[in-house]
Amino acid sequence: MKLTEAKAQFISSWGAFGTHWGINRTMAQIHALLLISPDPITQDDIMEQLNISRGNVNMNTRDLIDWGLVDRVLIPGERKEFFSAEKDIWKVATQIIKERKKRELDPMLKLLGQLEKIDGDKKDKDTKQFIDTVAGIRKFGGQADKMLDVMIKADENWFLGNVLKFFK
Amino acid sequence: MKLTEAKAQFISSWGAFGTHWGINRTMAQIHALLLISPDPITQDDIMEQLNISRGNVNMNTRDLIDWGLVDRVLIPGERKEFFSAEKDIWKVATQIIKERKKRELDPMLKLLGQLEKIDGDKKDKDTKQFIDTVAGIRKFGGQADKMLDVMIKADENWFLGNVLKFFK
DNA sequence: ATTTATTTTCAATAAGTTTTGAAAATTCAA
DNA sequence: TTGAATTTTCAAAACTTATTGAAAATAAAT
Repeated sequence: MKLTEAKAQFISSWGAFGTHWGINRTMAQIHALLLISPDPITQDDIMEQLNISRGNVNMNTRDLIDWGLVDRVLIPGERKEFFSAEKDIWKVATQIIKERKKRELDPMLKLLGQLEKIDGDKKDKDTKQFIDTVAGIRKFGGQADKMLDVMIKADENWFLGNVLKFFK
Repeated sequence: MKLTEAKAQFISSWGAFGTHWGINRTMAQIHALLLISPDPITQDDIMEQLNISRGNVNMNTRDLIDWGLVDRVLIPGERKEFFSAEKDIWKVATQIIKERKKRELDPMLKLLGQLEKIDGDKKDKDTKQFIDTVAGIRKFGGQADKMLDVMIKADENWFLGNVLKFFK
Protein backbone atom coordinates (compact mmCIF):
# COMPACT_ATOMS: atom_id res chain seq x y z
CA MET A 1 0.00 0.00 0.00
CA LYS A 2 1.18 3.49 -0.88
CA LEU A 3 1.60 6.17 1.81
CA THR A 4 -1.02 8.50 0.33
CA GLU A 5 -3.62 5.76 0.32
CA ALA A 6 -2.70 4.61 3.80
CA LYS A 7 -3.00 8.17 5.12
CA ALA A 8 -6.45 8.54 3.60
CA GLN A 9 -7.53 5.24 5.13
CA PHE A 10 -6.18 6.16 8.52
CA ILE A 11 -7.90 9.55 8.56
CA SER A 12 -11.18 8.13 7.39
CA SER A 13 -11.19 5.23 9.88
CA TRP A 14 -10.14 7.40 12.74
CA GLY A 15 -13.03 9.68 11.90
CA ALA A 16 -15.51 6.81 11.85
CA PHE A 17 -14.04 5.45 15.07
CA GLY A 18 -14.48 8.84 16.71
CA THR A 19 -18.20 8.94 15.97
CA HIS A 20 -18.64 5.80 18.08
CA TRP A 21 -17.07 7.59 20.98
CA GLY A 22 -19.08 10.79 21.03
CA ILE A 23 -16.50 12.77 19.06
CA ASN A 24 -17.54 14.32 15.81
CA ARG A 25 -16.16 12.90 12.60
CA THR A 26 -14.36 16.03 11.47
CA MET A 27 -12.73 16.69 14.80
CA ALA A 28 -11.37 13.14 14.81
CA GLN A 29 -10.18 13.49 11.23
CA ILE A 30 -8.34 16.70 11.93
CA HIS A 31 -6.78 15.02 14.92
CA ALA A 32 -5.72 12.07 12.77
CA LEU A 33 -4.21 14.39 10.17
CA LEU A 34 -2.24 16.24 12.82
CA LEU A 35 -1.06 12.98 14.38
CA ILE A 36 0.58 11.88 11.15
CA SER A 37 1.96 15.30 10.22
CA PRO A 38 5.59 15.50 11.35
CA ASP A 39 5.52 19.30 11.38
CA PRO A 40 2.88 21.81 12.43
CA ILE A 41 0.37 22.73 9.70
CA THR A 42 -1.99 25.65 9.05
CA GLN A 43 -5.76 26.07 8.77
CA ASP A 44 -5.34 26.19 5.02
CA ASP A 45 -3.41 22.93 4.96
CA ILE A 46 -6.20 21.24 6.89
CA MET A 47 -8.92 22.77 4.70
CA GLU A 48 -7.16 21.56 1.62
CA GLN A 49 -6.27 18.07 2.81
CA LEU A 50 -9.69 17.27 4.25
CA ASN A 51 -11.81 19.36 1.88
CA ILE A 52 -13.66 21.26 4.56
CA SER A 53 -14.48 24.91 5.12
CA ARG A 54 -12.45 27.41 7.06
CA GLY A 55 -15.15 27.83 9.69
CA ASN A 56 -15.30 24.13 10.26
CA VAL A 57 -11.54 23.85 10.70
CA ASN A 58 -11.55 26.77 13.04
CA MET A 59 -14.28 25.38 15.31
CA ASN A 60 -12.88 21.89 15.45
CA THR A 61 -9.28 22.93 16.08
CA ARG A 62 -10.59 25.05 18.91
CA ASP A 63 -12.33 22.01 20.38
CA LEU A 64 -9.19 19.92 20.01
CA ILE A 65 -7.29 22.61 21.86
CA ASP A 66 -9.97 22.63 24.60
CA TRP A 67 -9.52 18.88 24.93
CA GLY A 68 -5.80 19.45 25.38
CA LEU A 69 -4.92 17.33 22.36
CA VAL A 70 -3.66 20.05 20.04
CA ASP A 71 -1.53 23.17 20.43
CA ARG A 72 -1.27 26.38 18.53
CA VAL A 73 2.31 26.85 17.43
CA LEU A 74 3.86 30.14 16.41
CA ILE A 75 6.57 29.86 13.83
CA PRO A 76 8.98 32.82 13.73
CA GLY A 77 8.67 34.80 10.55
CA GLU A 78 5.32 33.24 9.62
CA ARG A 79 2.14 35.25 9.65
CA LYS A 80 -0.21 32.28 9.88
CA GLU A 81 -0.88 30.14 12.94
CA PHE A 82 0.22 26.53 12.93
CA PHE A 83 -1.27 23.53 14.72
CA SER A 84 0.44 20.54 16.17
CA ALA A 85 -0.89 17.45 17.98
CA GLU A 86 0.57 15.67 20.97
CA LYS A 87 2.14 12.58 19.42
CA ASP A 88 2.66 10.40 22.50
CA ILE A 89 -0.36 8.08 22.44
CA TRP A 90 -0.18 7.43 26.15
CA LYS A 91 -0.47 11.14 26.81
CA VAL A 92 -3.30 11.42 24.31
CA ALA A 93 -5.17 8.60 26.02
CA THR A 94 -4.71 9.93 29.54
CA GLN A 95 -5.74 13.38 28.41
CA ILE A 96 -8.94 12.02 26.87
CA ILE A 97 -9.68 9.93 29.97
CA LYS A 98 -9.10 12.95 32.17
CA GLU A 99 -11.49 15.14 30.21
CA ARG A 100 -14.25 12.58 29.84
CA LYS A 101 -14.03 11.70 33.50
CA LYS A 102 -14.43 15.35 34.36
CA ARG A 103 -17.21 16.00 31.87
CA GLU A 104 -19.24 12.80 32.23
CA LEU A 105 -18.33 10.33 34.94
CA ASP A 106 -17.92 12.74 37.83
CA PRO A 107 -21.25 14.53 37.30
CA MET A 108 -23.03 11.19 36.88
CA LEU A 109 -21.62 9.87 40.16
CA LYS A 110 -22.67 13.04 41.87
CA LEU A 111 -26.22 12.66 40.59
CA LEU A 112 -26.41 9.00 41.59
CA GLY A 113 -25.37 9.95 45.09
CA GLN A 114 -28.39 12.22 45.32
CA LEU A 115 -30.80 9.73 43.80
CA GLU A 116 -29.76 7.07 46.27
CA LYS A 117 -31.15 8.94 49.22
CA ILE A 118 -34.76 9.13 48.11
CA ASP A 119 -37.37 8.89 50.79
CA GLY A 120 -39.61 5.85 50.64
CA ASP A 121 -40.19 2.47 52.12
CA LYS A 122 -37.32 0.15 51.30
CA LYS A 123 -39.65 -2.78 51.54
CA ASP A 124 -41.59 -1.50 48.55
CA LYS A 125 -40.49 -3.51 45.51
CA ASP A 126 -40.09 -0.54 43.18
CA THR A 127 -38.23 1.53 45.74
CA LYS A 128 -35.92 -1.35 46.55
CA GLN A 129 -35.11 -2.05 42.92
CA PHE A 130 -34.44 1.63 42.30
CA ILE A 131 -32.09 1.97 45.24
CA ASP A 132 -30.29 -1.26 44.41
CA THR A 133 -29.80 -0.26 40.80
CA VAL A 134 -28.52 3.19 41.62
CA ALA A 135 -26.25 1.84 44.34
CA GLY A 136 -24.89 -0.82 42.00
CA ILE A 137 -24.03 1.67 39.29
CA ARG A 138 -22.51 4.01 41.81
CA LYS A 139 -20.32 1.32 43.29
CA PHE A 140 -19.10 0.26 39.89
CA GLY A 141 -18.60 3.83 38.75
CA GLY A 142 -16.72 4.66 41.92
CA GLN A 143 -14.25 1.84 41.28
CA ALA A 144 -13.78 2.92 37.69
CA ASP A 145 -13.25 6.46 38.87
CA LYS A 146 -10.49 5.47 41.28
CA MET A 147 -8.84 3.28 38.72
CA LEU A 148 -8.81 6.05 36.14
CA ASP A 149 -7.39 8.54 38.61
CA VAL A 150 -4.42 6.31 39.24
CA MET A 151 -4.04 5.70 35.54
CA ILE A 152 -3.97 9.41 34.82
CA LYS A 153 -1.25 9.96 37.35
CA ALA A 154 0.78 6.91 36.39
CA ASP A 155 3.39 7.09 33.69
CA GLU A 156 3.28 4.76 30.77
CA ASN A 157 6.07 2.37 31.64
CA TRP A 158 5.04 1.97 35.22
CA PHE A 159 1.52 1.28 34.13
CA LEU A 160 2.06 -1.11 31.26
CA GLY A 161 4.64 -3.03 33.27
CA ASN A 162 2.20 -3.46 36.10
CA VAL A 163 -0.74 -4.30 33.93
CA LEU A 164 1.25 -7.15 32.47
CA LYS A 165 2.33 -8.37 35.90
CA PHE A 166 -1.17 -8.00 37.25
CA PHE A 167 -2.75 -9.96 34.45
CA LYS A 168 -0.14 -12.72 34.78
CA MET B 1 -36.85 13.44 46.76
CA LYS B 2 -39.83 11.33 45.82
CA LEU B 3 -39.42 8.03 43.96
CA THR B 4 -41.34 9.17 40.88
CA GLU B 5 -39.16 12.22 40.49
CA ALA B 6 -35.98 10.26 41.10
CA LYS B 7 -36.97 7.70 38.47
CA ALA B 8 -37.59 10.42 35.90
CA GLN B 9 -34.22 11.99 36.69
CA PHE B 10 -32.43 8.70 36.45
CA ILE B 11 -33.99 7.81 33.10
CA SER B 12 -33.34 11.23 31.66
CA SER B 13 -29.70 11.38 32.80
CA TRP B 14 -28.98 7.86 31.72
CA GLY B 15 -30.32 8.81 28.30
CA ALA B 16 -28.12 11.89 28.10
CA PHE B 17 -25.15 9.88 29.33
CA GLY B 18 -25.74 7.30 26.62
CA THR B 19 -25.54 9.87 23.83
CA HIS B 20 -21.95 10.61 24.87
CA TRP B 21 -21.12 6.98 24.36
CA GLY B 22 -22.52 6.41 20.89
CA ILE B 23 -25.80 4.97 22.19
CA ASN B 24 -29.00 6.64 21.20
CA ARG B 25 -30.97 8.49 23.81
CA THR B 26 -34.09 6.35 23.63
CA MET B 27 -32.24 3.07 23.76
CA ALA B 28 -30.45 4.22 26.90
CA GLN B 29 -33.72 5.42 28.43
CA ILE B 30 -35.46 2.14 27.78
CA HIS B 31 -32.50 0.39 29.34
CA ALA B 32 -32.70 2.66 32.37
CA LEU B 33 -36.42 2.00 32.73
CA LEU B 34 -35.88 -1.75 32.57
CA LEU B 35 -33.03 -1.56 35.09
CA ILE B 36 -35.27 -0.02 37.71
CA SER B 37 -38.30 -2.19 36.96
CA PRO B 38 -38.35 -5.10 39.38
CA ASP B 39 -40.54 -7.18 37.08
CA PRO B 40 -40.59 -7.63 33.32
CA ILE B 41 -42.67 -5.05 31.42
CA THR B 42 -44.34 -4.88 28.00
CA GLN B 43 -43.95 -2.71 24.90
CA ASP B 44 -47.07 -0.83 25.98
CA ASP B 45 -45.64 -0.14 29.41
CA ILE B 46 -42.53 1.30 27.84
CA MET B 47 -44.52 3.37 25.32
CA GLU B 48 -46.60 4.80 28.09
CA GLN B 49 -43.85 5.50 30.59
CA LEU B 50 -41.47 7.12 28.12
CA ASN B 51 -44.06 8.63 25.75
CA ILE B 52 -42.66 7.10 22.61
CA SER B 53 -44.17 5.27 19.67
CA ARG B 54 -44.59 1.55 19.29
CA GLY B 55 -42.14 1.36 16.41
CA ASN B 56 -39.52 3.16 18.38
CA VAL B 57 -39.86 0.82 21.34
CA ASN B 58 -39.73 -2.15 19.06
CA MET B 59 -36.54 -1.09 17.30
CA ASN B 60 -34.71 -0.10 20.43
CA THR B 61 -35.64 -3.17 22.44
CA ARG B 62 -34.37 -5.22 19.54
CA ASP B 63 -31.05 -3.38 19.68
CA LEU B 64 -30.84 -3.87 23.43
CA ILE B 65 -31.41 -7.58 22.89
CA ASP B 66 -28.68 -7.62 20.21
CA TRP B 67 -26.34 -6.02 22.71
CA GLY B 68 -27.16 -8.79 25.15
CA LEU B 69 -28.48 -6.36 27.75
CA VAL B 70 -32.16 -7.25 27.62
CA ASP B 71 -34.13 -10.46 27.33
CA ARG B 72 -37.54 -11.26 26.04
CA VAL B 73 -39.48 -13.01 28.76
CA LEU B 74 -42.53 -15.17 28.20
CA ILE B 75 -45.01 -15.12 31.02
CA PRO B 76 -47.34 -18.12 31.11
CA GLY B 77 -50.91 -17.18 30.37
CA GLU B 78 -49.94 -13.79 28.91
CA ARG B 79 -50.33 -13.02 25.27
CA LYS B 80 -47.92 -10.09 25.20
CA GLU B 81 -44.16 -10.30 25.29
CA PHE B 82 -42.33 -8.96 28.31
CA PHE B 83 -38.87 -7.46 28.57
CA SER B 84 -36.37 -7.67 31.35
CA ALA B 85 -32.87 -6.23 31.75
CA GLU B 86 -29.85 -7.87 33.31
CA LYS B 87 -29.61 -6.19 36.70
CA ASP B 88 -26.07 -7.09 37.74
CA ILE B 89 -24.07 -4.00 36.78
CA TRP B 90 -20.85 -5.94 36.52
CA LYS B 91 -22.43 -8.21 33.93
CA VAL B 92 -23.89 -5.23 32.12
CA ALA B 93 -20.48 -3.58 31.97
CA THR B 94 -18.62 -6.66 30.77
CA GLN B 95 -21.29 -7.30 28.17
CA ILE B 96 -20.94 -3.75 26.83
CA ILE B 97 -17.16 -4.00 26.83
CA LYS B 98 -17.32 -7.32 25.02
CA GLU B 99 -19.58 -5.97 22.29
CA ARG B 100 -17.72 -2.73 21.76
CA LYS B 101 -14.43 -4.53 21.66
CA LYS B 102 -15.79 -6.82 18.98
CA ARG B 103 -17.48 -4.07 16.99
CA GLU B 104 -14.87 -1.33 17.22
CA LEU B 105 -11.53 -2.11 18.82
CA ASP B 106 -10.79 -5.40 17.08
CA PRO B 107 -11.48 -4.10 13.54
CA MET B 108 -9.46 -0.97 14.24
CA LEU B 109 -6.46 -2.99 15.40
CA LYS B 110 -6.73 -5.17 12.33
CA LEU B 111 -6.71 -2.12 10.08
CA LEU B 112 -3.75 -0.57 11.88
CA GLY B 113 -1.81 -3.79 11.36
CA GLN B 114 -2.29 -3.41 7.63
CA LEU B 115 -1.46 0.29 7.56
CA GLU B 116 1.79 -0.31 9.39
CA LYS B 117 3.31 -2.29 6.55
CA ILE B 118 3.12 0.38 3.88
CA ASP B 119 5.92 0.43 1.39
CA GLY B 120 8.09 3.51 1.47
CA ASP B 121 11.41 4.86 2.65
CA LYS B 122 11.48 4.96 6.44
CA LYS B 123 13.92 7.83 6.29
CA ASP B 124 11.26 9.99 4.69
CA LYS B 125 9.87 12.25 7.40
CA ASP B 126 6.21 11.76 6.49
CA THR B 127 6.55 8.00 6.17
CA LYS B 128 8.34 7.77 9.48
CA GLN B 129 5.76 9.83 11.33
CA PHE B 130 2.95 7.78 9.83
CA ILE B 131 4.50 4.46 10.81
CA ASP B 132 5.37 5.69 14.29
CA THR B 133 1.86 6.99 14.89
CA VAL B 134 0.17 3.84 13.67
CA ALA B 135 2.57 1.64 15.63
CA GLY B 136 2.01 3.71 18.76
CA ILE B 137 -1.74 3.45 18.57
CA ARG B 138 -1.52 -0.23 17.82
CA LYS B 139 0.71 -0.93 20.78
CA PHE B 140 -1.59 0.97 23.10
CA GLY B 141 -4.68 -0.62 21.61
CA GLY B 142 -3.16 -4.06 21.92
CA GLN B 143 -2.57 -3.54 25.64
CA ALA B 144 -6.08 -2.29 26.15
CA ASP B 145 -7.38 -5.27 24.23
CA LYS B 146 -5.56 -7.75 26.45
CA MET B 147 -6.65 -5.98 29.56
CA LEU B 148 -10.30 -6.01 28.51
CA ASP B 149 -10.14 -9.69 27.61
CA VAL B 150 -9.05 -10.56 31.11
CA MET B 151 -11.66 -8.26 32.56
CA ILE B 152 -14.41 -9.93 30.56
CA LYS B 153 -13.37 -13.34 31.81
CA ALA B 154 -12.82 -12.27 35.40
CA ASP B 155 -15.63 -12.35 37.89
CA GLU B 156 -16.54 -9.28 39.81
CA ASN B 157 -15.18 -10.08 43.23
CA TRP B 158 -11.92 -11.42 41.96
CA PHE B 159 -11.53 -8.31 39.87
CA LEU B 160 -12.54 -5.62 42.32
CA GLY B 161 -10.48 -7.25 45.04
CA ASN B 162 -7.43 -7.21 42.83
CA VAL B 163 -7.97 -3.73 41.53
CA LEU B 164 -7.99 -2.48 45.07
CA LYS B 165 -4.86 -4.42 45.93
CA PHE B 166 -3.17 -3.30 42.74
CA PHE B 167 -3.91 0.36 43.29
CA LYS B 168 -2.77 0.14 46.94
C1' DA C 1 -3.40 55.52 9.99
C1' DT C 2 -4.33 52.54 6.39
C1' DT C 3 -4.06 48.49 4.02
C1' DT C 4 -3.69 43.61 3.91
C1' DA C 5 -3.57 39.01 5.84
C1' DT C 6 -5.62 36.07 8.88
C1' DT C 7 -8.88 34.33 12.21
C1' DT C 8 -13.38 34.12 14.28
C1' DT C 9 -18.28 34.19 14.46
C1' DC C 10 -22.80 32.79 13.43
C1' DA C 11 -27.18 32.66 10.68
C1' DA C 12 -28.56 29.90 7.08
C1' DT C 13 -28.42 25.52 5.13
C1' DA C 14 -27.20 20.82 4.49
C1' DA C 15 -26.61 16.34 6.19
C1' DG C 16 -27.54 12.87 9.31
C1' DT C 17 -30.28 10.56 12.75
C1' DT C 18 -34.34 9.37 15.23
C1' DT C 19 -39.20 8.93 15.56
C1' DT C 20 -43.69 8.21 14.05
C1' DG C 21 -47.64 5.73 12.59
C1' DA C 22 -50.07 3.05 9.71
C1' DA C 23 -49.83 -1.07 6.87
C1' DA C 24 -48.05 -5.74 6.61
C1' DA C 25 -46.75 -9.76 8.89
C1' DT C 26 -47.02 -12.84 12.51
C1' DT C 27 -48.91 -15.34 16.37
C1' DC C 28 -52.37 -17.37 19.05
C1' DA C 29 -57.14 -18.91 20.34
C1' DA C 30 -61.51 -20.34 19.23
C1' DT D 1 -59.63 -21.79 9.00
C1' DT D 2 -60.89 -17.19 10.61
C1' DG D 3 -60.35 -13.27 13.37
C1' DA D 4 -58.40 -10.65 17.03
C1' DA D 5 -54.20 -9.41 19.37
C1' DT D 6 -49.67 -8.34 18.96
C1' DT D 7 -45.32 -7.38 16.78
C1' DT D 8 -42.56 -5.82 12.96
C1' DT D 9 -41.32 -2.96 9.15
C1' DC D 10 -40.21 1.13 6.76
C1' DA D 11 -41.23 5.49 4.13
C1' DA D 12 -42.11 9.98 5.47
C1' DA D 13 -41.66 13.63 8.91
C1' DA D 14 -39.49 15.70 12.78
C1' DC D 15 -35.63 16.69 15.02
C1' DT D 16 -30.67 17.18 15.90
C1' DT D 17 -26.14 18.13 14.68
C1' DA D 18 -22.52 19.59 11.49
C1' DT D 19 -20.99 22.55 7.81
C1' DT D 20 -20.68 26.43 5.00
C1' DG D 21 -19.42 30.95 3.68
C1' DA D 22 -19.47 35.57 3.94
C1' DA D 23 -19.21 39.42 7.16
C1' DA D 24 -17.03 41.13 11.35
C1' DA D 25 -13.16 41.20 14.20
C1' DT D 26 -8.41 41.00 15.01
C1' DA D 27 -3.54 41.31 14.15
C1' DA D 28 0.50 42.56 11.50
C1' DA D 29 2.95 45.25 8.06
C1' DT D 30 3.70 49.45 5.60
